[in-house]
Amino acid sequence: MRLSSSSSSTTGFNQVTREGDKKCLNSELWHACAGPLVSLPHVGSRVVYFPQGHSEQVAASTNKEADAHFPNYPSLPPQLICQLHNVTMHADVETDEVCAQMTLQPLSQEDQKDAYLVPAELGTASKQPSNYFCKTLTASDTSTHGGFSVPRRAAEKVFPPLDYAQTPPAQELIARDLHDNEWKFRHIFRGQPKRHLLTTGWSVFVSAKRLVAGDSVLFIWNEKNQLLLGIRRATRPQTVMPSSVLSSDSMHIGLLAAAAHAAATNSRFTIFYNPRASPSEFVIPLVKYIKAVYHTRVSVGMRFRMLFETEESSVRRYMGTITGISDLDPARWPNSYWRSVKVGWDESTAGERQPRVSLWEIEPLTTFPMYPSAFPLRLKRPWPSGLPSFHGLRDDDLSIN
Amino acid sequence: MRLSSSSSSTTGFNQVTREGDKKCLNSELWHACAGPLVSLPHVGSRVVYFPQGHSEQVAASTNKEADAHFPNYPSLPPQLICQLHNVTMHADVETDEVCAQMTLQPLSQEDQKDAYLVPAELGTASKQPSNYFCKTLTASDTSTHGGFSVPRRAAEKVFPPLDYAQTPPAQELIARDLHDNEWKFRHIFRGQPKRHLLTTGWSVFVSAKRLVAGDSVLFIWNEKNQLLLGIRRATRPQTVMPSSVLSSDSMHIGLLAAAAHAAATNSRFTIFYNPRASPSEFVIPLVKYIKAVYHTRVSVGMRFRMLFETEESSVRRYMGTITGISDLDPARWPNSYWRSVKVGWDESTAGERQPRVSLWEIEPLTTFPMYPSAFPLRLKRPWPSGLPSFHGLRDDDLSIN
DNA sequence: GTGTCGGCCGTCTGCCGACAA
DNA sequence: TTGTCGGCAGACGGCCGACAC
Repeated sequence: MRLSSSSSSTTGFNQVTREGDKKCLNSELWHACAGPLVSLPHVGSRVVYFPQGHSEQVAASTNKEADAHFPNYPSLPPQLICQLHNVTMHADVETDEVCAQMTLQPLSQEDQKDAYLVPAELGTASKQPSNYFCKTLTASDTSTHGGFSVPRRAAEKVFPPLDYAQTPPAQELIARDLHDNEWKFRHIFRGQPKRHLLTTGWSVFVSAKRLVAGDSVLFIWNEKNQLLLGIRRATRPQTVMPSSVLSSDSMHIGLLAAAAHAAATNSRFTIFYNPRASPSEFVIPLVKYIKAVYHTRVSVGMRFRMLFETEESSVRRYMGTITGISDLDPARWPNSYWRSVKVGWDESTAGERQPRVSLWEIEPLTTFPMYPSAFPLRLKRPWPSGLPSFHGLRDDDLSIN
Repeated sequence: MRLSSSSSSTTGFNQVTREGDKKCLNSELWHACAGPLVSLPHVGSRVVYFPQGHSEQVAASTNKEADAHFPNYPSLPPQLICQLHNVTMHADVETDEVCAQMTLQPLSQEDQKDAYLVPAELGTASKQPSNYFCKTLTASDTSTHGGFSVPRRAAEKVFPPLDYAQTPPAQELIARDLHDNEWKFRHIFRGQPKRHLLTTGWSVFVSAKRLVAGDSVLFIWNEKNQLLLGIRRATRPQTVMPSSVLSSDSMHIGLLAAAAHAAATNSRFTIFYNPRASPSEFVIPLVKYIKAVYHTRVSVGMRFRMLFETEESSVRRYMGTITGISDLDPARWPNSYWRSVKVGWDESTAGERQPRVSLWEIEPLTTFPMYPSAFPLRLKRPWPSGLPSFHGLRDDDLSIN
């Protein structure tokens, strides 16, 4: 993935706004392309970084698992509490694939203790824009034979109104993509029965973005009365090719060494998060982590729900049962909360869903009130006792609000 | 750069031939695309690896210099003598850009001493194929309006002979690219004056490879009477975009950590060499290194020649004068031979050529016989004495043949 | 010897409503 | 409501020699 323009996050406090040489990606469009489940932590907030999850993303991007022969980084714990200094949204110049660049600074030992005492920094879920639609392209949409058939409700909700006095009603639409490129389309309402179509300009867009049937386009009509245009490619299997800049082994080592060095010196480091390549978010708000790990009771046999994205870019819940709680990789990452929950899924199509999830990804179903709680329910981990409960912090030190 | 097919080197001894799931890239075509100055060390031979040069390649690929805040790797010397276990040629699936993957194993201390005693492993220069031609594409060649105008001598030398009894003489050519894809062209000899043209099939090739005026194509007619077809894109400025898999800092750290770990444990590691992205080769035959460093007398003021590639894929010599000998980066890479020679170039177009080169890249002009020499001339480095002369080896231990 | 052009023909692009799912 | 098709007109692709540098 090669990056073009970039922007700072436009959400959150303590935001670092950078202007000048770099163009700003439209945050709304970025989130729409990333999908409804992707949320970025706020700039200035505290987050938990999982090198293990980062390693999984690199493995997915290089098609190669981390090797067992790697050097050890004893100074690198399985989760690292960090200050999030900067978030920059990017989009691949070739494919429009979105990713986020984050600058993290591991907290010092003293600050880690304080981390549990500060007012909760609530992460807001990525709010999808209201005036938008997303359509999966048909064979006719991508064929050179014709244009793009706009679903009626979508056109009426998202596009500016046509003058229905004209025959046929038509207008020119100008939409901008993630790179702020302008695309012009002729929008016309014709045919028998009547339908909305994009004709002139559509095929140029399809061939420029190399869209094929099965890919999706999304149009947003924002508050500034601008039309935004994004794409989301179908997940085609086996499209990932190894990069030739660095061997995958060196990449894995680099990710670990960079995090370990930053942790040892409390200095900043930079990571890329690829929402549509990574199996899970590996930088999550500290508050979300604490809530899930220390204030939620889970146990084997417990039922839970979890959100997934649908084909139509909306969300639905799948249900399952917790079948176990244990380290995903006891040898390399002991005492890690990353994907520590083994689960079984209710539906038979469960083959597509992970057999292991992290605590903060699921919604346990319980008859008790879950939170806020005056008596926080503590997770009993199945690990041998005597381990430092949380990087040397005693359980009693932990509190929220 | 994303890799597709690959092959083991077809030159050199101790060659590991891998067959089955991986297709073999044609070595002849790979070298033709890489250019006349690129040579790969033999599998099984001993080489010198320069992490500093590797770092330069990564910097060129990520558009970012190595950061000074990196952790130190005291176990990583500026040059590492390695056994070369494997060489695999690759080509980018999107752009056809060539690169080579090498598996290196640092020698143990004992083996390092032996390294200077073994019979010389002479590296052979990359021999360009004899029956080939390379043409830079004109506006007419890449226009949709017509086909490809084949230079007359090239067509007569490289293409199979036409039957000139026909009117006009024509034939179908089938050429294979680096990925072993087949391309068919109609080759015809017509017009007034008569000329060789590729018509039907040419435009498909141009658009598939996304060739533009200024790019080059090369045709090879090999010993097996096969027609091979490669491309070499014009060096367009600012085409390098940062990857989003890993931050450039992490990549730099990864390269250093991987090499340091391999050096400390005498285990294998893997690197990618991108001939057309990297400023210089950073894995060179040990013999070439020893010859240049220990058996060549250079001094400030000395005249030298150095090979460069021309537009037409051939080589020419440029002349210059040595203006200094010193460490390129005394802080991070003290006592490194990497680009230790400061030079001035004779011609005014010297702005394009590096101000620093390595000893083994240049041909010092001297009135003495240079080598072989019964009395090896030793380089007097301007560094403070007392440093280990060569990883703890005494000068007298060194010998060639 | 070869890069670019005008001429010319054929194919494909692309806009239209019909029709059916 | 919308995916695909046949019909049709015009644009562009693509093969040719002319011509000039």
